[in-house]
Amino acid sequence: MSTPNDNNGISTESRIIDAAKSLFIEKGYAETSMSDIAARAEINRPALHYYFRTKDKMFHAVIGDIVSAIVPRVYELLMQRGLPIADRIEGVIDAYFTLFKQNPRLPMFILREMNRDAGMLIDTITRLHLKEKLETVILSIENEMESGKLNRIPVRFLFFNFYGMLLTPFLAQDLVCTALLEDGETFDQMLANWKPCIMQQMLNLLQPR
Amino acid sequence: MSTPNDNNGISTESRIIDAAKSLFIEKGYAETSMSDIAARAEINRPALHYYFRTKDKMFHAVIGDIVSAIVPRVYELLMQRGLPIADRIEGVIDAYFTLFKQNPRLPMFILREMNRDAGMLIDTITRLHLKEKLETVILSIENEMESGKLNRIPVRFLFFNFYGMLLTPFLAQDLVCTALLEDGETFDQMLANWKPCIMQQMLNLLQPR
DNA sequence: GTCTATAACCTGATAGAC
DNA sequence: GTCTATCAGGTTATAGAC
Repeated sequence: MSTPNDNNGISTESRIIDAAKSLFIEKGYAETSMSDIAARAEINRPALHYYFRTKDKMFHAVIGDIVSAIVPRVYELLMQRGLPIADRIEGVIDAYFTLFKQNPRLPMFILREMNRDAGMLIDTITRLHLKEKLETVILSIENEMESGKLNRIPVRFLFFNFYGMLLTPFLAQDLVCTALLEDGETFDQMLANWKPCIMQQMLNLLQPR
Repeated sequence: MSTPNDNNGISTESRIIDAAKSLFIEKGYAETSMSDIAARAEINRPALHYYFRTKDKMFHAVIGDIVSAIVPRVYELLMQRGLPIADRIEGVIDAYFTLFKQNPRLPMFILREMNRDAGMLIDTITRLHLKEKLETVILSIENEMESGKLNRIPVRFLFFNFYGMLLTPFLAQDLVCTALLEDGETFDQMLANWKPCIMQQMLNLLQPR
């Protein structure tokens, strides 16, 4: 028993999603055409419309794929309550760095499409039933603040700090590589030096004095 | 003596640039059509092509307008060498906040178009002869680090920290307003609370211990 | 399930009248 | 300088044969 329409053991549908994902991430929704996707999936344009009737449905399939790969992973890493906060943060940074090194334009993609369609991210999270996981994380952090294990600071400011520092090098990657690296330094080497700086700043905010 | 082709005392050309600027910032290069610009400037599409022969030239006029309004201003604020570093940073934050409150989508616009056209920002800075100003700022900061007035830290990490914290609330403004504000809190009130957090983190990095 | 053919539309851009 | 008319090309999407 095999998946419908096999081609080298990979179903046509997942081949299309992979093609669409890489193109949307690379060029964005507006500058990716259904023809581009069909070409990369090695399929004809009308056949593409058979699988995903509109460009919009195609996009939502892709964004669902991405979000469901990130949110549960971050949830697990942050909720390992035995570990000290520094280790949990380091785990999350490592996970994001691994993901973004493989997909350098993923941060820009998510931001761009969030700005094109305001409800996009929240709608997707709701659709995939991941809202509860996020709320659990927030409550858990706030509990540790109440109990004095963490310093009190509004959670949204934690987010701004963390995601600001995490995403900025990737969002400005082209600029970084052409103008902000030291002689002979690679982007990955820079990231390795940047990581302890993120951790230091987060601990400044979180560790009780 | 009046500007050519007056219409309510505003030259057609500057009316076109204003229309194009607001549309590009709002929707981005790809999703803005020359028809959109012509409509907002209250002019016909062919007449628009008369003033700016291609969409690309239109875009470069707009981006030049924006960059030349930001870079010299930041330069002046940062180079007031009599002032302590905290006051200079506060001045820059205030200037950016004022600008971004008037144009909430400007940060997203610059990032998006930097990712569409890697050399865009550097080319514009070079074209407007603003490169020297930026290099002067960097050298000045590095000098204060050498002399021990500031803590030693790679300038690119200062950039990541500062622009990460400065831009993140605006880049995610829709998400912030729908999910991250406290009850009854406005975006501007949140920003006012966020500012001291930016300053604290910058001083953590810069002030010698 | 996948194709050919085509519809209906929008895009950036130009030529040429006024 | 600003218009009308028009072009060539690309877009999403559908109808219908196989």
